[in-house]
Amino acid sequence: MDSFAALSDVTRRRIVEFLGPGEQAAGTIAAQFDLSGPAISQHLKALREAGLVRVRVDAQRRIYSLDPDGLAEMEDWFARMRRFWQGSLDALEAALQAEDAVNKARAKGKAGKGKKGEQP
Amino acid sequence: MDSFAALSDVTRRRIVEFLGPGEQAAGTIAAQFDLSGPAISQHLKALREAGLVRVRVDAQRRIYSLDPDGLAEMEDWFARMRRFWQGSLDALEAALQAEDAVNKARAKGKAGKGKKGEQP
DNA sequence: GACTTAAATAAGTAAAACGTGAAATAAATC
DNA sequence: GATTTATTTCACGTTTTACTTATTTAAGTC
Repeated sequence: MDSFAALSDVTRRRIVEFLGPGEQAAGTIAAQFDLSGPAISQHLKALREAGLVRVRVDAQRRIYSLDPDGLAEMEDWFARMRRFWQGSLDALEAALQAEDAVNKARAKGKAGKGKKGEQP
Repeated sequence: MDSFAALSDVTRRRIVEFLGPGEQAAGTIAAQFDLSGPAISQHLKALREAGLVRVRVDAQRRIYSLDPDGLAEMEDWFARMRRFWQGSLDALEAALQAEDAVNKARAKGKAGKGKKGEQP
Protein backbone atom coordinates (compact mmCIF):
# COMPACT_ATOMS: atom_id res chain seq x y z
CA MET A 1 0.00 0.00 0.00
CA ASP A 2 1.48 3.32 -1.02
CA SER A 3 1.31 6.48 1.06
CA PHE A 4 -1.52 7.99 -0.96
CA ALA A 5 -3.66 4.93 -0.56
CA ALA A 6 -2.83 4.93 3.13
CA LEU A 7 -4.18 8.44 3.52
CA SER A 8 -7.28 7.76 1.46
CA ASP A 9 -9.00 6.40 4.54
CA VAL A 10 -10.48 8.97 6.91
CA THR A 11 -9.65 6.97 9.99
CA ARG A 12 -6.01 6.66 8.99
CA ARG A 13 -5.90 10.36 8.25
CA ARG A 14 -7.33 11.08 11.67
CA ILE A 15 -4.73 8.81 13.23
CA VAL A 16 -1.99 10.76 11.50
CA GLU A 17 -3.55 13.98 12.73
CA PHE A 18 -3.77 12.57 16.23
CA LEU A 19 -0.10 11.68 16.13
CA GLY A 20 0.78 15.20 15.03
CA PRO A 21 1.41 16.62 18.50
CA GLY A 22 3.41 13.59 19.58
CA GLU A 23 3.76 9.84 19.93
CA GLN A 24 0.91 7.76 21.33
CA ALA A 25 0.35 4.16 22.36
CA ALA A 26 -1.81 1.99 20.12
CA GLY A 27 -4.43 1.74 22.85
CA THR A 28 -4.61 5.49 23.29
CA ILE A 29 -5.09 5.87 19.57
CA ALA A 30 -7.80 3.23 19.51
CA ALA A 31 -9.61 5.01 22.34
CA GLN A 32 -10.13 8.01 20.05
CA PHE A 33 -12.27 6.02 17.66
CA ASP A 34 -15.53 4.19 17.69
CA LEU A 35 -13.88 1.12 16.24
CA SER A 36 -12.58 -2.17 17.57
CA GLY A 37 -8.95 -2.55 18.58
CA PRO A 38 -8.17 -4.87 15.71
CA ALA A 39 -9.55 -2.34 13.24
CA ILE A 40 -7.14 0.31 14.51
CA SER A 41 -4.32 -2.19 14.65
CA GLN A 42 -4.86 -2.91 10.97
CA HIS A 43 -4.95 0.76 10.13
CA LEU A 44 -1.71 1.24 12.01
CA LYS A 45 -0.19 -1.60 10.05
CA ALA A 46 -1.21 0.09 6.81
CA LEU A 47 0.32 3.37 7.93
CA ARG A 48 3.45 1.56 9.05
CA GLU A 49 3.84 -0.25 5.73
CA ALA A 50 3.29 3.01 3.92
CA GLY A 51 6.15 4.50 5.90
CA LEU A 52 3.98 7.18 7.43
CA VAL A 53 4.35 6.14 11.06
CA ARG A 54 6.89 4.37 13.21
CA VAL A 55 6.57 2.06 16.18
CA ARG A 56 8.61 1.90 19.29
CA VAL A 57 8.20 -0.91 21.76
CA ASP A 58 7.67 -0.11 25.41
CA ALA A 59 6.92 -3.27 27.37
CA GLN A 60 3.56 -4.51 26.02
CA ARG A 61 2.81 -1.15 24.55
CA ARG A 62 3.52 -0.09 21.00
CA ILE A 63 4.20 3.60 20.83
CA TYR A 64 3.41 5.14 17.46
CA SER A 65 4.76 8.36 16.03
CA LEU A 66 4.79 10.13 12.69
CA ASP A 67 7.52 9.19 10.26
CA PRO A 68 8.69 12.50 8.82
CA ASP A 69 10.41 10.76 5.92
CA GLY A 70 7.27 9.12 4.65
CA LEU A 71 5.30 12.30 4.97
CA ALA A 72 8.02 14.34 3.28
CA GLU A 73 7.96 11.92 0.39
CA MET A 74 4.30 12.67 -0.19
CA GLU A 75 4.89 16.38 -0.01
CA ASP A 76 7.46 15.98 -2.72
CA TRP A 77 4.75 14.86 -5.09
CA PHE A 78 2.76 17.96 -4.30
CA ALA A 79 5.82 20.13 -4.61
CA ARG A 80 6.47 18.65 -8.03
CA MET A 81 2.86 19.18 -9.04
CA ARG A 82 2.62 22.63 -7.56
CA ARG A 83 5.06 23.88 -10.13
CA PHE A 84 2.41 23.08 -12.71
CA TRP A 85 -0.73 24.15 -11.03
CA GLN A 86 0.85 27.32 -9.82
CA GLY A 87 1.37 27.96 -13.50
CA SER A 88 -2.27 27.14 -14.10
CA LEU A 89 -3.27 29.59 -11.43
CA ASP A 90 -1.20 32.27 -13.09
CA ALA A 91 -2.74 31.38 -16.43
CA LEU A 92 -6.19 31.56 -14.88
CA GLU A 93 -5.51 34.96 -13.46
CA ALA A 94 -4.21 36.14 -16.79
CA ALA A 95 -7.30 34.74 -18.48
CA LEU A 96 -9.58 36.50 -16.02
CA GLN A 97 -7.78 39.76 -16.54
CA ALA A 98 -7.99 39.33 -20.29
CA GLU A 99 -11.70 38.59 -20.04
CA ASP A 100 -12.11 41.64 -17.91
CA ALA A 101 -10.42 43.78 -20.51
CA VAL A 102 -12.69 42.34 -23.17
CA ASN A 103 -15.76 43.06 -21.10
CA LYS A 104 -14.69 46.64 -20.68
CA ALA A 105 -14.08 46.95 -24.38
CA ARG A 106 -17.53 45.49 -25.08
CA ALA A 107 -19.22 47.85 -22.69
CA LYS A 108 -17.68 50.73 -24.55
CA GLY A 109 -18.23 49.61 -28.10
CA LYS A 110 -21.28 47.38 -27.36
CA ALA A 111 -20.24 45.02 -30.18
CA GLY A 112 -22.35 41.87 -30.15
CA LYS A 113 -22.27 38.35 -31.60
CA GLY A 114 -19.67 35.71 -30.97
CA LYS A 115 -19.43 31.99 -30.57
CA LYS A 116 -18.57 30.33 -27.35
CA GLY A 117 -15.06 30.64 -26.02
CA GLU A 118 -13.57 33.30 -28.17
CA GLN A 119 -11.68 36.29 -26.88
CA PRO A 120 -11.44 38.80 -29.73
CA MET B 1 -15.20 10.58 -3.09
CA ASP B 2 -12.86 12.98 -1.35
CA SER B 3 -9.64 14.30 -2.87
CA PHE B 4 -7.42 11.93 -0.94
CA ALA B 5 -9.37 8.91 -2.09
CA ALA B 6 -9.24 10.29 -5.61
CA LEU B 7 -5.46 10.39 -5.53
CA SER B 8 -5.15 6.97 -3.93
CA ASP B 9 -5.37 5.39 -7.36
CA VAL B 10 -2.15 5.32 -9.40
CA THR B 11 -3.95 5.84 -12.69
CA ARG B 12 -5.75 8.91 -11.39
CA ARG B 13 -2.50 10.25 -10.02
CA ARG B 14 -0.89 9.72 -13.39
CA ILE B 15 -3.77 11.53 -15.05
CA VAL B 16 -3.23 14.49 -12.75
CA GLU B 17 0.47 14.41 -13.57
CA PHE B 18 -0.32 14.24 -17.26
CA LEU B 19 -2.56 17.28 -16.94
CA GLY B 20 0.20 19.19 -15.20
CA PRO B 21 1.68 20.84 -18.28
CA GLY B 22 -1.74 21.74 -19.66
CA GLU B 23 -5.26 20.74 -20.59
CA GLN B 24 -5.92 17.60 -22.61
CA ALA B 25 -8.89 15.95 -24.30
CA ALA B 26 -10.31 12.82 -22.69
CA GLY B 27 -9.21 10.76 -25.66
CA THR B 28 -5.65 12.01 -25.46
CA ILE B 29 -5.57 11.12 -21.81
CA ALA B 30 -6.97 7.67 -22.46
CA ALA B 31 -4.30 7.09 -25.12
CA GLN B 32 -1.63 7.34 -22.41
CA PHE B 33 -2.93 4.28 -20.63
CA ASP B 34 -3.35 0.62 -21.33
CA LEU B 35 -6.97 0.79 -20.25
CA SER B 36 -10.33 1.02 -21.97
CA GLY B 37 -11.89 4.39 -22.67
CA PRO B 38 -14.69 3.85 -20.17
CA ALA B 39 -12.17 3.08 -17.46
CA ILE B 40 -10.50 6.43 -18.01
CA SER B 41 -13.85 8.14 -18.27
CA GLN B 42 -14.73 6.79 -14.85
CA HIS B 43 -11.43 7.94 -13.40
CA LEU B 44 -12.02 11.39 -14.85
CA LYS B 45 -15.43 11.44 -13.25
CA ALA B 46 -13.88 10.60 -9.88
CA LEU B 47 -11.31 13.37 -10.27
CA ARG B 48 -14.04 15.77 -11.36
CA GLU B 49 -16.23 14.96 -8.38
CA ALA B 50 -13.25 15.34 -6.08
CA GLY B 51 -12.74 18.82 -7.49
CA LEU B 52 -9.26 18.03 -8.77
CA VAL B 53 -9.94 18.56 -12.46
CA ARG B 54 -12.28 20.59 -14.62
CA VAL B 55 -13.92 19.92 -17.95
CA ARG B 56 -14.47 22.22 -20.83
CA VAL B 57 -16.61 21.21 -23.77
CA ASP B 58 -15.24 21.58 -27.28
CA ALA B 59 -17.61 20.04 -29.83
CA GLN B 60 -17.64 16.29 -29.04
CA ARG B 61 -14.43 16.60 -27.09
CA ARG B 62 -14.15 17.09 -23.37
CA ILE B 63 -11.04 19.03 -22.49
CA TYR B 64 -9.75 18.33 -19.01
CA SER B 65 -7.47 20.51 -16.92
CA LEU B 66 -6.24 20.66 -13.34
CA ASP B 67 -8.43 22.45 -10.85
CA PRO B 68 -5.99 24.47 -8.76
CA ASP B 69 -8.60 24.99 -6.05
CA GLY B 70 -9.07 21.32 -5.36
CA LEU B 71 -5.36 20.68 -5.34
CA ALA B 72 -4.74 23.64 -3.05
CA GLU B 73 -7.30 22.24 -0.64
CA MET B 74 -5.27 19.08 -0.32
CA GLU B 75 -2.08 20.98 0.20
CA ASP B 76 -3.75 22.74 3.09
CA TRP B 77 -3.97 19.46 4.91
CA PHE B 78 -0.27 18.93 4.44
CA ALA B 79 0.50 22.49 5.44
CA ARG B 80 -1.50 21.96 8.62
CA MET B 81 0.31 18.70 9.31
CA ARG B 82 3.71 20.00 8.37
CA ARG B 83 3.69 22.24 11.39
CA PHE B 84 3.75 19.07 13.45
CA TRP B 85 6.09 16.86 11.54
CA GLN B 86 8.50 19.68 10.99
CA GLY B 87 8.73 19.67 14.74
CA SER B 88 9.32 15.93 14.60
CA LEU B 89 12.04 16.45 12.03
CA ASP B 90 13.72 18.93 14.30
CA ALA B 91 13.47 16.43 17.11
CA LEU B 92 14.93 13.76 14.88
CA GLU B 93 17.84 15.97 13.92
CA ALA B 94 18.45 16.76 17.55
CA ALA B 95 18.33 13.07 18.35
CA LEU B 96 20.81 12.28 15.60
CA GLN B 97 23.14 14.98 16.79
CA ALA B 98 22.88 13.70 20.32
CA GLU B 99 23.60 10.18 19.13
CA ASP B 100 26.56 11.50 17.23
CA ALA B 101 27.89 13.16 20.34
CA VAL B 102 27.50 9.91 22.22
CA ASN B 103 29.33 8.00 19.50
CA LYS B 104 32.19 10.43 19.63
CA ALA B 105 32.36 10.09 23.38
CA ARG B 106 32.38 6.32 22.97
CA ALA B 107 35.14 6.43 20.41
CA LYS B 108 37.24 8.36 22.83
CA GLY B 109 36.56 6.33 25.90
CA LYS B 110 35.90 3.06 23.99
CA ALA B 111 33.20 2.16 26.52
CA GLY B 112 31.25 -0.95 25.47
CA LYS B 113 27.69 -2.25 25.88
CA GLY B 114 24.66 -0.86 24.15
CA LYS B 115 21.46 -1.91 22.47
CA LYS B 116 21.21 -2.92 18.85
CA GLY B 117 21.79 -0.34 16.15
CA GLU B 118 25.23 0.77 17.07
CA GLN B 119 28.02 0.88 14.51
CA PRO B 120 31.25 -0.06 16.29
C1' DG C 1 -30.55 11.61 -42.91
C1' DA C 2 -26.90 7.96 -42.55
C1' DC C 3 -22.17 7.54 -40.80
C1' DT C 4 -18.25 8.62 -38.02
C1' DT C 5 -16.02 10.35 -33.96
C1' DA C 6 -15.72 11.33 -28.95
C1' DA C 7 -17.14 10.53 -24.76
C1' DA C 8 -20.29 9.03 -21.09
C1' DT C 9 -23.31 5.72 -18.90
C1' DA C 10 -25.00 0.96 -17.77
C1' DA C 11 -24.52 -3.64 -16.22
C1' DG C 12 -21.86 -7.18 -14.57
C1' DT C 13 -17.69 -9.20 -12.21
C1' DA C 14 -13.33 -10.22 -9.76
C1' DA C 15 -10.37 -8.38 -6.42
C1' DA C 16 -9.43 -5.49 -2.58
C1' DA C 17 -10.68 -2.89 1.57
C1' DC C 18 -12.79 -2.47 6.05
C1' DG C 19 -15.06 -4.04 9.61
C1' DT C 20 -16.10 -7.74 13.22
C1' DG C 21 -15.30 -11.40 17.05
C1' DA C 22 -12.15 -15.11 18.33
C1' DA C 23 -7.57 -16.69 19.05
C1' DA C 24 -2.54 -15.96 19.45
C1' DT C 25 1.52 -13.49 21.34
C1' DA C 26 4.07 -11.38 24.72
C1' DA C 27 5.30 -8.67 28.63
C1' DA C 28 4.08 -7.39 33.50
C1' DT C 29 2.01 -8.52 37.87
C1' DC C 30 0.38 -11.27 41.51
C1' DG D 1 3.18 -20.21 36.93
C1' DA D 2 -1.46 -18.45 36.46
C1' DT D 3 -3.66 -13.98 35.39
C1' DT D 4 -4.04 -9.53 33.56
C1' DT D 5 -2.96 -6.05 30.10
C1' DA D 6 -1.77 -4.44 25.41
C1' DT D 7 -1.70 -5.45 20.89
C1' DT D 8 -1.52 -8.20 16.84
C1' DT D 9 -2.98 -11.92 13.71
C1' DC D 10 -6.66 -14.85 11.83
C1' DA D 11 -10.94 -16.08 9.54
C1' DC D 12 -14.73 -14.42 7.49
C1' DG D 13 -18.83 -11.49 5.83
C1' DT D 14 -20.05 -7.13 3.56
C1' DT D 15 -19.17 -3.24 0.88
C1' DT D 16 -16.46 -0.71 -2.38
C1' DT D 17 -13.35 -0.31 -6.21
C1' DA D 18 -11.57 -0.89 -10.74
C1' DC D 19 -12.03 -2.95 -14.52
C1' DT D 20 -14.60 -5.02 -18.77
C1' DT D 21 -18.05 -5.06 -22.82
C1' DA D 22 -22.27 -3.29 -24.61
C1' DT D 23 -25.21 0.55 -25.15
C1' DT D 24 -26.42 5.47 -25.26
C1' DT D 25 -25.74 10.37 -26.13
C1' DA D 26 -24.28 13.98 -28.86
C1' DA D 27 -21.72 16.61 -32.16
C1' DG D 28 -19.44 16.71 -36.59
C1' DT D 29 -19.16 15.08 -41.65
C1' DC D 30 -20.50 13.14 -46.04
